[in-house]
Amino acid sequence: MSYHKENLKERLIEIAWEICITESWHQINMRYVAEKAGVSPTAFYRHFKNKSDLKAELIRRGYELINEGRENANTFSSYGAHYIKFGLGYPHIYDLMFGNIDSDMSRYPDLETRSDAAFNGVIEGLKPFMPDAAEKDIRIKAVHIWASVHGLVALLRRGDSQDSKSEELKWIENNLEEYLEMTTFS
Amino acid sequence: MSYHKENLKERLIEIAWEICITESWHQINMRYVAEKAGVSPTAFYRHFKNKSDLKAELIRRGYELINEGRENANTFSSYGAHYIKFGLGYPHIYDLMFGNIDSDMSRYPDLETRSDAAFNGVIEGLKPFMPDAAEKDIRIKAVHIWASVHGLVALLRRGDSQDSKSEELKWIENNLEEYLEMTTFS
DNA sequence: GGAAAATGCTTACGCTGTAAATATTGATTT
DNA sequence: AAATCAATATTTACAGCGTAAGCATTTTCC
Repeated sequence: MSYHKENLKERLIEIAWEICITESWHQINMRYVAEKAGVSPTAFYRHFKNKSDLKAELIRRGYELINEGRENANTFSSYGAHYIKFGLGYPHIYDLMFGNIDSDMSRYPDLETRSDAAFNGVIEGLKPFMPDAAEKDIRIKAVHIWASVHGLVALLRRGDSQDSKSEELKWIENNLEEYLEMTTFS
Repeated sequence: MSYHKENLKERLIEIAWEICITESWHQINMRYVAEKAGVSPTAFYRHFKNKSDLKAELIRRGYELINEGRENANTFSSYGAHYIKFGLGYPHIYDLMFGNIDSDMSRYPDLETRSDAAFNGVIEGLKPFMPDAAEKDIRIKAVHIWASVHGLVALLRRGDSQDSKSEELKWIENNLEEYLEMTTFS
């Protein structure tokens, strides 16, 4: 067992990410992460200024996943569906990205840039469908779609946490693209 | 200064509520609440089992406010607008109600009941507009409206935390009812 | 008026984030 | 190759927080 770990920073991010797949950020503690990495409780602080720094890294990863999804989507609805699936598949990462904006996150301006980029992806994706519309109307439509998608994630997750999910939520979850076309492209 | 405080429980809830108007739940600590109430740090525990119990009380209050808004709304859009204004006016309470569903909240089943009641309010409000529609379609529409409203709150709040808010977000915020009719009743 | 219940206070503990000092290793220079 | 310096890890320690336990005071009820 070596004293120096190779690429401990990446390892810590990876471990935190994995924990966040099943548990929420607030239940993560540095000692547990350190233990999983096989290092002392404070080795972490050689690579991160503080816990928020680690959170910022997870958020960056989240945006990368979403952006990949957009690049691979060949229809607008499939981008939306991918987005929703991300929210359902990585709910705790999603919370970090779009949930309560902790005030300490304002120290990472690049995160906001990434968020804006994702939103602009919606606008660009919309344009082919609204070739004659004014910029403002496109942007308002984009707001609506964005809002619907995020709200739907919240609803589907709420359903998950209950024992029974309503029929229409089940249907929506299994037919995301259809639902998106029904509602947002009406 | 009396040893016994009259109605300390209500006082603690009130103090926590007021703190949550400007600060998020996670920055609240019991010692500070106790100090504001002029009691010892642990007097709290004579009235609440734990911190989550206090959170549950705040959430109940939140639902009461929302329900009042629904009772006073005379159009469907005005209910939606009220809902959104609640989210913007009490963002941290809103987070407790609709944000990351902390697992410890599952111990308060009445909260879920209240949430369901609010959702049913949407369905009932919708029915007059869709007299001939099937129940399932009404419910899917309700999901969409609910999702849009919650997502919009998230977007408007995000705008607030940035220094500049886009033109269309400003317009939407100032014309909530119009926006709702444009988007969800199309 | 005395006992019991309710409510308050004091003390204390364990968990967590993280600062500070120290040790070890790897890289660079001589 | 030896010496030095930077990077990285460890140990120790502390402060903030939730809250349990035990004791003190007040209120309630017979």
